[in-house]
Amino acid sequence: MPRKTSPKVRPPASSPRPRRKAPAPRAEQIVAAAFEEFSAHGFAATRLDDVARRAGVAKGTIYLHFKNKEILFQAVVRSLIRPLIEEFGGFARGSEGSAEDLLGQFLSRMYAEVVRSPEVRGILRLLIAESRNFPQVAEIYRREVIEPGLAAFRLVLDKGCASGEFRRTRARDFPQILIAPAIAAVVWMLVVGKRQPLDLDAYFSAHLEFVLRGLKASPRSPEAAGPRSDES
Amino acid sequence: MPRKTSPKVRPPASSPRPRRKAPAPRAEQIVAAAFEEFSAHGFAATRLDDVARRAGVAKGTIYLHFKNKEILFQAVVRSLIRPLIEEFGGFARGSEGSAEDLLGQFLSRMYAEVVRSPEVRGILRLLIAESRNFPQVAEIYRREVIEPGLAAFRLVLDKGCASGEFRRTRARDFPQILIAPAIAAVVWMLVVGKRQPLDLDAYFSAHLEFVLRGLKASPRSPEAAGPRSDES
Amino acid sequence: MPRKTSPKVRPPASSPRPRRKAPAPRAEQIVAAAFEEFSAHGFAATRLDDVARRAGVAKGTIYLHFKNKEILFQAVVRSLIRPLIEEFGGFARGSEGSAEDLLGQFLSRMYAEVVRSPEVRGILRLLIAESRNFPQVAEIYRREVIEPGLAAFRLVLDKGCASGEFRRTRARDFPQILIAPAIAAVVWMLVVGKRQPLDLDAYFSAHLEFVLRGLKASPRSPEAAGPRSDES
Amino acid sequence: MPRKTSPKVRPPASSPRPRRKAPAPRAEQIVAAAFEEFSAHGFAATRLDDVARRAGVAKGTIYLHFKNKEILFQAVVRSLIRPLIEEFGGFARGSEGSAEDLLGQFLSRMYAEVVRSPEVRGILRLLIAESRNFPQVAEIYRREVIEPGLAAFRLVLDKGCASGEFRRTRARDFPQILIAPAIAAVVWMLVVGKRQPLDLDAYFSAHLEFVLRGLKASPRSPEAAGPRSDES
DNA sequence: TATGAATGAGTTTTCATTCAT
DNA sequence: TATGAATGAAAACTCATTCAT
Repeated sequence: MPRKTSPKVRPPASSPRPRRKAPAPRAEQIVAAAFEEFSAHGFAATRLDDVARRAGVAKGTIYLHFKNKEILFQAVVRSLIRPLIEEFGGFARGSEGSAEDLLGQFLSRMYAEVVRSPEVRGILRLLIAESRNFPQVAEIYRREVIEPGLAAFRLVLDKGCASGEFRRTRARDFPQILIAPAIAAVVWMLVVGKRQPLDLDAYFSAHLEFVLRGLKASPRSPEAAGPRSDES
Repeated sequence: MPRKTSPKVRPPASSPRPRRKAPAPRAEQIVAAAFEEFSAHGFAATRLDDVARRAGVAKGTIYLHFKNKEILFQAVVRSLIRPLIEEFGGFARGSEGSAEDLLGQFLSRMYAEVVRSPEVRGILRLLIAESRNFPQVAEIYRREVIEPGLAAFRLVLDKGCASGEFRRTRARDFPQILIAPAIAAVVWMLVVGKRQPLDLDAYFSAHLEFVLRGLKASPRSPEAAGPRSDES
Repeated sequence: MPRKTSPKVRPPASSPRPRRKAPAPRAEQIVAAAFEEFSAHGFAATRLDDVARRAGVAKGTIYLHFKNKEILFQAVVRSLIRPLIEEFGGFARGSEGSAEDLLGQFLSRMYAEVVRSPEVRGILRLLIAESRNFPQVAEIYRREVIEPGLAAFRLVLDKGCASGEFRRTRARDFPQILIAPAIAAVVWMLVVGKRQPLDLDAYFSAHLEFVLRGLKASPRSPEAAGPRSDES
Repeated sequence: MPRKTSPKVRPPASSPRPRRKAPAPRAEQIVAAAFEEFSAHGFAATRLDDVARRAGVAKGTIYLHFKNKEILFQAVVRSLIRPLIEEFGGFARGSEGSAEDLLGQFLSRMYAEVVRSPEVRGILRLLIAESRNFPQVAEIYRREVIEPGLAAFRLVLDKGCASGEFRRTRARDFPQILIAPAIAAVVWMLVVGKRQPLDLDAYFSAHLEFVLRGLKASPRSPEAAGPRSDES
């Protein structure tokens, strides 16, 4: 629960400073509104007029905080990538438990924080749609989210192999393959989700089952997980 | 252009024009050019000026063939969906061989015709980017490509289960899960492929290995593939 | 009467070509209208809306011919500099007559073509006002108009000195000094001409008288103009 | 306390502020900054934002001292005209010396205070550029600077004619003609001075020589023009 | 007085669409 | 059919001016 600490913890309120830090509250409103619009219509089809209206500010105010539409767009994507960075960039910590448990946790969080989050799906839509027009943004995403995430996932796989829980597979080199069903779910929801919703609980469970079945060493051949390759 | 000039198109021979019906050759040029532009920049950011230039026609000419930009867009997407429909909608035929072979063929064609095709990746980008703005188009795609494709894939799975090659898994209800790595590969290529290309041969092989490992019944426990479900 | 030829003179109309050459007639309209506006209000205060209205075209039409306001401005100044270039760049020809005659002709034409021309005064206002913002334009003007003009004027002075008509003065190095009254007249007209018009005939005559008096060698001492310089 | 020295000077003594009247020090900063900007970019292209930054005050502060941009502009021009008024409006005093000396002084001061002063050149640029948009300002300038200046200059000419130093010329009616080279020098510096600087010492000397040669009467006083008389 | 964030009317610029040829 | 200049509505962007603090 990486939520902000409970609101009651704030100082007694006797303090004469009504808003203490408030890191550019207007800019945040604008970014939030812009995200809605961008993710609904894409970069080019979004009107800053609408962004302003949604943010409850005048059109000119946007330009007070962001040089132009493109800079605003980048600010939006960056601000939304940040939680993902924290989520997956720092996954290494939960090293307790069996590899299977870890893998389940990883995927479970992936569904909770990515697949089930309309916001994150929106970012992904933007990234896919605009990566050609904004390669810098795609590059940030790759470096800050994808690579750390894949590395963390690879760690889990290696741990499982080392402990004998998992057998070695080529998928170790392409962890994407094990995560792919989550990506596919996002794509599905983005493209046809409105018409044909996905039962995410069942889908997740099928995903997990399949991944584990593909990974787990056969109980009867414990030696399979040893240095000997069980791949022909 | 992997269009197959249908052999039945015998020209009337009386007419000096070899092309019989030739649905507006100019229109096809325009659609081809429009696809390039749309898939590079998205719907809103595409200028008909550029489409016209690329097609080698005047701007006004576009309007002789397409009522407006939106109609042109739909024509583009439809024209590009057609090969996919033929590819996956009618996959049922190749029913020869073991289920494993069929599955391999299916995935193999998926990589050849979808993942490796810049054009098809372009359509997918468009679908993901514009599905909110053009739900009709997404719906056509769903009905004509996705559903038939999934149905065909399900057939293969069922055949494998029936023959005892595969065991029953929850993935039967979500064939997406088995295809997902191909989808994920497309997304990868769209977003970060320029910076970090994917070794598609190795990826495909890992994908196939993983799917088969997850599906195949253990040779030692033939009963696993029986009517009895080994999944709770 | 350099007016457009009387409307009745138009060809018999039997010719099937209504407008033959018409070198971008719209662009010329626009440049003409833009000149009016720019010279009345300066670059920044001119609205392209007004230019369009004055030219009788739609606002977008301007952008069909000129990339943006700045390019239009440069086109305006260049198009208006051209007649000046022809006028003063090629002054060398009128080499007939005494140096005094030539000088009189030069100045006379300067008044007729520059001082008395509201258009040219307008250009000068623009050049002075905007030379800091558009140094390229000022540079063209310097190279194509000022330098050739000064060179031509210097030729006249040298001819007069060689023939003994004029004596050598330091003004030979600064022909500007002899032309200056015309420049000052333009400035006068630009700044206070509305309130206090200048009697240009009398002014010109005083200018000419003064220049000749300053230049002409004393009739009694013809040797003064000889090879012996009385200027240090 | 027999007598109170000048009644207005006595400071309240209670206030520790030494500056007596100090007409809004902030306003002066603003006017100074505004002059820089106006003279660099003209009225319309000047941003009050830049003026404020240059003056080291907040944008709103400008409005505490000047109703709006136009009023500020007029304040700028007026404040800069004042020194000119004092300079040329009151030139009559220096009536000592020969007319030639006076004329030399006049021109010399003109070069020192006008031609060589970037600030004054800046005002002239503004006057020329904006006189159409701000006729009141041009009118003030005409009344307060030009007319008194010309009158003073005329006085010198008349004095020279009366004493027999100068002969009468038509230039008496257009003293502008004799001052014109200084005006032309300013224009030169404004338009092409960056690319092609003017040797002001030599230019001034040529100017003075030419004016004197045109003015001085010499038939009867051969000694007037140096050792040898080349004037008839 | 002083501040500077916010405003919104006013401009520039773009581009889908039309239409005379 | 084909052209491409012209259009004008719509969008991005600017900046003088205001106002709560």
